[in-house]
Amino acid sequence: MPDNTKKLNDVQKNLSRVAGGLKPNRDPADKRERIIAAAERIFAQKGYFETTVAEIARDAQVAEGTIYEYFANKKDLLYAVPENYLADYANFVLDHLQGIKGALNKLRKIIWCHLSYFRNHKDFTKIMTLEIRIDPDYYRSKTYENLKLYSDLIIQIITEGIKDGEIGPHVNPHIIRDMILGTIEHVSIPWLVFDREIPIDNLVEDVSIAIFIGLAPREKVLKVNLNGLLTGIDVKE
Amino acid sequence: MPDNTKKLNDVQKNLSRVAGGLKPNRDPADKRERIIAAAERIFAQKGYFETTVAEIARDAQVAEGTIYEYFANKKDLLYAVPENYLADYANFVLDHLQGIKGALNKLRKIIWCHLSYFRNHKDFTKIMTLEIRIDPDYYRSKTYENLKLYSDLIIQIITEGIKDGEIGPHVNPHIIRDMILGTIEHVSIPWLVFDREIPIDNLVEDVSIAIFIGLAPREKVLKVNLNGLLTGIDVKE
Amino acid sequence: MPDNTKKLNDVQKNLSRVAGGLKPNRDPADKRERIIAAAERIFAQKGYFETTVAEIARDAQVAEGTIYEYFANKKDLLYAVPENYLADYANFVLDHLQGIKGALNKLRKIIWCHLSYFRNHKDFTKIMTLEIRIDPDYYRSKTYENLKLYSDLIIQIITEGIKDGEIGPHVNPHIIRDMILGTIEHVSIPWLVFDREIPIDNLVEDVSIAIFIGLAPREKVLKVNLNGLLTGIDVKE
Amino acid sequence: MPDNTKKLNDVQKNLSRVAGGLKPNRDPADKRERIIAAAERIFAQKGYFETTVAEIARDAQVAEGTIYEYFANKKDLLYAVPENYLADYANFVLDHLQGIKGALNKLRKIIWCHLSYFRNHKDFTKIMTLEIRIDPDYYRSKTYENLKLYSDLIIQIITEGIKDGEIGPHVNPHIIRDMILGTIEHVSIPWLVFDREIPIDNLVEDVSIAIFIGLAPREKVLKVNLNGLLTGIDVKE
DNA sequence: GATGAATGAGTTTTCATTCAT
DNA sequence: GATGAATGAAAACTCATTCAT
Repeated sequence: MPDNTKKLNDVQKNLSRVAGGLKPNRDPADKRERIIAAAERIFAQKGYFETTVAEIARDAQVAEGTIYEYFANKKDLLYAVPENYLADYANFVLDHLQGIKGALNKLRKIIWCHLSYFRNHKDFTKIMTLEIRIDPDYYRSKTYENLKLYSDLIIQIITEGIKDGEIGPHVNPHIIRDMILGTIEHVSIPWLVFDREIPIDNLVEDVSIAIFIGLAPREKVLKVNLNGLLTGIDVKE
Repeated sequence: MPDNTKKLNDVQKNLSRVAGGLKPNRDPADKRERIIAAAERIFAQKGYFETTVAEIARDAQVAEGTIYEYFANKKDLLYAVPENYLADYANFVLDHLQGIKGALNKLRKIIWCHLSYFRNHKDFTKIMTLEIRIDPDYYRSKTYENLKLYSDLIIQIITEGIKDGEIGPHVNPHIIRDMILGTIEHVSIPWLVFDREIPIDNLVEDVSIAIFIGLAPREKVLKVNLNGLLTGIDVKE
Repeated sequence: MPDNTKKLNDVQKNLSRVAGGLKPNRDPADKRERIIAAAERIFAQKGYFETTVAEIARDAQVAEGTIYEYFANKKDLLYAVPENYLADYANFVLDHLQGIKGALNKLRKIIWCHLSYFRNHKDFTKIMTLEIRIDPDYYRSKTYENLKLYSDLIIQIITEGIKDGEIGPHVNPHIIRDMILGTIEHVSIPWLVFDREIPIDNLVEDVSIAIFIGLAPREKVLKVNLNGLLTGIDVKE
Repeated sequence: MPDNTKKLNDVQKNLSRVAGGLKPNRDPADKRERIIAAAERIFAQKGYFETTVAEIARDAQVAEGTIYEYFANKKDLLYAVPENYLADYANFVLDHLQGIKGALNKLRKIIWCHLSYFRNHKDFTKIMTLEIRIDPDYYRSKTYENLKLYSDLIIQIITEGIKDGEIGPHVNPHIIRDMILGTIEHVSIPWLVFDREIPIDNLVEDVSIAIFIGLAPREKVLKVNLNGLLTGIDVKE
């Protein structure tokens, strides 16, 4: 087993562990879940600071005090929201990555997963992007560590691609990861803020092309098939 | 004068107008400026919601009421912080762009300007990235309009590059802009949060390469000089 | 059943409904009542605007926040003060009116009730006269509607008196009502402001005479033409 | 000269002194007058406590500090508003009373003066009725003393009427005065609050009749015993 | 006299959290 | 575990008044 594959497998194992912690379907009879679901809705809608615990309690149909049975304080409740999702997302990505060969193909799939999951879980995404990410505490939280596993997976795939010759050897994997995640995020913000619908499929294409071939004049050098998949590179004669 | 140059000039004219509004000397005797300076420091340090107006007043050495002589409310004060900077930054970029030819060279310079300005104005950057950008009101503010001019400048340069054949014709300029800004932002976040020092020069290189040539195996296709500038494209024999 | 009696009964029915809403025992253990009682005392003493919510809280021996559990804001608390009293007063008047025959006798009783209740509830009276009545919002409040029922009762009695021939036919019932209420109020103001004790019994007499026979020399006969203009005075034989 | 006439003259002399202090036409160039005029407008419109000194300054087109050159504080400014008016009103009444004979005719004229002046000076009336009268300080103020002179004039006229046999001998002049002023005030309040227009002429009639002959059936004869108790009613043949 | 920027004490109101039941 | 009434410590904002110019 080649070295890089082993490493990738390690990352995947960790991600799997996260995925394993997933409570797949929220039981609405479970108070804890009801509270988290309400928190997600309202935090996403009004922002952390402008949401009151009373509102969440009302929405969850529990007493205010009950919230403090399950969560030490308001911020803990905020951090509880992504927990389930991160496990679920890890699962989702690992599932979709199955059977895909090639670093670029995997990255393309990850871009699709990312945008697709965002689109289908706007409240979660809003909370991650607009509330949690701006909190310094986040970067010491377990949530961040779990997200780090995902980020490491991307880096592993890039490293694997470099080893396989599919990706240029002098590329800095961390920068590429930042490029992938940063681009997705930057593209996403307007529709997070304005609740716009976006055409995922076109976006995956555009983002993938941009990331894979950068600004290089494509028609001169790169062969791209109809699906936008890089199939080869030619001198445009 | 070619069409695209004219358009670029239009954008530059708008940016210049913003730059013209700059109050260059932040005179510490000027109360308004003292208040803004204090706000910048504390908002950056503790976040908007966890900063009290009293704290800012103390730091600015004015009475609490004085703040309300100059700003209608706390949020107005928040938005006053970037105002000066945006004008200053516009100036900075336009100055550095002088005499540079070629879309890629201009973009590289913009990446440098961006990272460099961020590094030298961390508090401003933190406030923009972590506080203002997540506020829906921002997207209707004058601050946003000013930043839009900058964003438009990037798009103009990309469009110009496409016209000149320096950039592939099928690239979506908006995505590229998102890629540039998103990558820079994503790269920046750790040192915004952890106050880490970073080697700008290496970063400009890495980011530029990532953006310009994407993941394509360079040694096979692209000729890049030592500065990372794309000088030609060959079939790697 | 004669028509006017029926109308009077209607008014009485409405007044009774108000009276039915009365919370008769102002249990001092009940926080809401304690707050209202404190508000009554302090609003009466210092006026609405010069009373602070903190003062009321202190006096009621509750936390400031507790007040906002029961009342939406300071003004709501002000309006809560007369609510109980109006119901109580309605009860009081209806009770005392029982068995009395004749419009003038009823009006005399009402004058007595009014002055007597005022004397026994000075704080309430001060708040009604000096605080609430000057607020335009009052005239759209439920408090006003309840008071209107009382005012209507007076008009009904006057109308009834006219029908029965006990009261002159060309009298304007609304003016008479204003005369009754206005006189009482004007007489009351000095002892509201200066906390003077007054001899209710003499006052009821004096006010009743003034209202019933005006300035006419008693035992004389007034000649009044159809327009109500005084045309002459005869010595009654 | 009869005794009562002498007393009346004394009262008139005092009132005249007040009237003499009148500054008859406000010079808009005079800052003091401009400030008072602005205060009158805004106090009437929004109430004392909800008016800010800054607003008055703006309306008067003077600096905030200038107000404190002329008035010790906000409340002093409030009390300055009626000062001019009371002198003017005293003048107005004394003028209109000239040549009128008979207590009832004089009272009727005073009722007319009162209502008429109120109608033509709504802002002043609002301030007197809704702001000043509820303030305990008022009853120790010079404003109150001046108004007292007016009130005394009414009592003098009533006393004179009793002496002349035009008014019943057992009437309490203070009560009658309260009846006159109270009725007018009670009638006025709705149009003060709602800015309604009212038909003064009809009102003077109605109020005069109500006050002069009370509830007695006109063209009937009231039998009243020495205590003023109504003992019977005769149809005047 | 006139100004208006500066003040800071004071007010209402909010809300996370607690705790007796 | 569950409740929700009670808390009281803030916090934003206001405004009468002052005073240096």
